[in-house]
Amino acid sequence: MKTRMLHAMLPAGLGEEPARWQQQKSARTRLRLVEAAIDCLVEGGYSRLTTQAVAERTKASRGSMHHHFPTRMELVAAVVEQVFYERMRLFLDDYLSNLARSSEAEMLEIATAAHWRSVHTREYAAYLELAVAARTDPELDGFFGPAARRYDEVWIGEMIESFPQWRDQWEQMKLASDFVSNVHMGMLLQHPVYGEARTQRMHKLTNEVLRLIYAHKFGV
Amino acid sequence: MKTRMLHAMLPAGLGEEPARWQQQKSARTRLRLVEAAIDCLVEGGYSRLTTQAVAERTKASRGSMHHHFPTRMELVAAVVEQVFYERMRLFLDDYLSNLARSSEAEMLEIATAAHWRSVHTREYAAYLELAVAARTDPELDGFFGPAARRYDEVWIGEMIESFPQWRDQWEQMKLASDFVSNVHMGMLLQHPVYGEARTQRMHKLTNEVLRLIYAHKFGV
DNA sequence: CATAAAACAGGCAGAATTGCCGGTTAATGA
DNA sequence: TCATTAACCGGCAATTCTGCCTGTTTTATG
Repeated sequence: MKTRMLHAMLPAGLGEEPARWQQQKSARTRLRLVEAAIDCLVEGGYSRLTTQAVAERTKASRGSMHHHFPTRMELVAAVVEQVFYERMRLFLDDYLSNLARSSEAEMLEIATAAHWRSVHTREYAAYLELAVAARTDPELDGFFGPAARRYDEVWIGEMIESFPQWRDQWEQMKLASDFVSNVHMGMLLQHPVYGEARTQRMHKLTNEVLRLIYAHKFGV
Repeated sequence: MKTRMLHAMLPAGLGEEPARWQQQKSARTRLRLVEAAIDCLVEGGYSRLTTQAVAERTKASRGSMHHHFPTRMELVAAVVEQVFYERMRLFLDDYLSNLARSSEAEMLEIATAAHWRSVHTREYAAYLELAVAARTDPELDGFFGPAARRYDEVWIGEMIESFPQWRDQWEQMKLASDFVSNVHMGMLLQHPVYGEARTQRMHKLTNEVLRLIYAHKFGV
C-alpha cells in the first residue's frame, strides 16, 4: 500500500526506525505527544489543545514536553503534519482495499462511500478544527495553509494513480474530486440539522452527479 | 420585507422599541454587547469570544456585562439567536431585492449568487465558528443544535414562500436547497486551497445540477 | 571509565479569564 | 417627594495556561 506521492509528505520522525535507542525512544514519545494532541483537538476543539492537557494525557512531564516542543505552536505544527498525512493514508488504505473486490461499474460508489467514511475519522475532525481555527489565527494559517495546498497537490497525484478509468479526462476527475470533497464537508457539518433521511438523498444526488461528470455531461 | 416565518424567531429585545427609557437603554446596550461578541467571534474564533474582550470593545464595565449576561454562556446563547436571525434576514433582503429586477430564467442563478454572497457575511462566519465549536462543546450544543433545527424549519418555510416557481415540486426544492447549502459551505472552507479557478468551475457545476433538479432529472 | 549529550522531572512567575460581590447612579411609580 | 427597582461601576479570588528555569537520569562516545 506504499505510494510515492504520499511518502513525499511523511511527517518528521515517522519514517524508518532509527538505529540508536535514544532517538528511537525520542521519536516514540514525540509521536505519543502528537497523537495525544490530536485527541485533545478532537475532543475539546482547538482551544482545548493545551500543553498541559497533552502532558497529563501522556503522563509526560511539562519538562519533557518542553524538550520536544518548546512552544505550543510547534506542537500544533507537528499535529498539522501528522493529521494531513494520516488522513490521506487512511483514505487510500480504505479505498484501495475495497476497490480490489469490486466491479468497475461500482467504482464511483466505492470511492464516494470510502470518502464519506474518511470524513468521519478523527483525523478529519482534527482537520476541520484546524481549518476553522486557521481562519482566525494568522500564525496557525502560516503553516496550515501551505500544508493544505501541499496536501491538495499530493491528493491530485494520488487520484490520478488510483483512478485509471478517468484517463484522458483528468479535468473531469478533478472536478468530481473537488465536488465530493465540498459536498461531504457540508454534509458532515450540517448533518445534525439535516438528519439521516436528507443526508441519504444527498448521497443519491451526489452519485448521480458523478455519473454525469464521468459521462462528460458536464463541461469543465 | 417582513415575513411571518422569520419574525417567529426574532431574538429577545429586537422587537418593537419599549416605551420606558430604562428598558430602551437596556435593550440598546444588550444589543451592543451581542454585536461586539459577534465581532470577537468572527475575528478571533470561539475561544477569543471572552467577556472581557467584549467589555473592552463596547467600553462597558465588567459589572454591566454581568448585569446583562451573568455568565459567558448566556452571552453566547444571545449570540446564537442573533446570528441565526440576522443570517436569514440578510439573505432574504439580498435575494428578494435582486429577484425584483430579473427575469424568471435567471431565477436559479440569482438565488445561488445571493446564497454565495450570504456565505461571505460575518454572520455566516460566526455561524461556522459556532457550528464547529458545538461539535466539541456539549453545553453550547445544548442550545445551538435546537436553534439550528428551528432555523432550518423557518428556512424551509421562507423558501416555499420565496420560490413560487417550485410549487408542486417542493421535495425537489428542498433537495436543491440542501445541496446548495452543503456545497457552498465546503467551497467556503476549502477556498483557500482550491483558489478562484476551481471555485468558478464548482459554481458552474452547481448551477447545472440545479437546472437538472428543477427539470425533474433527479429523483428524490 | 569518563565526559558529553540527550531525555526527562517538577517547580515558579506572569498573564489571561471567569464568576462574584459591594457600592453608585439614574429611572420609575405610589 | 421618596422608597424601590434597574442599570452600571470597579475590584477580588480562584483557576488555567504558557514559557522558562534548574536539576536528575539515561544513553552515547572518545
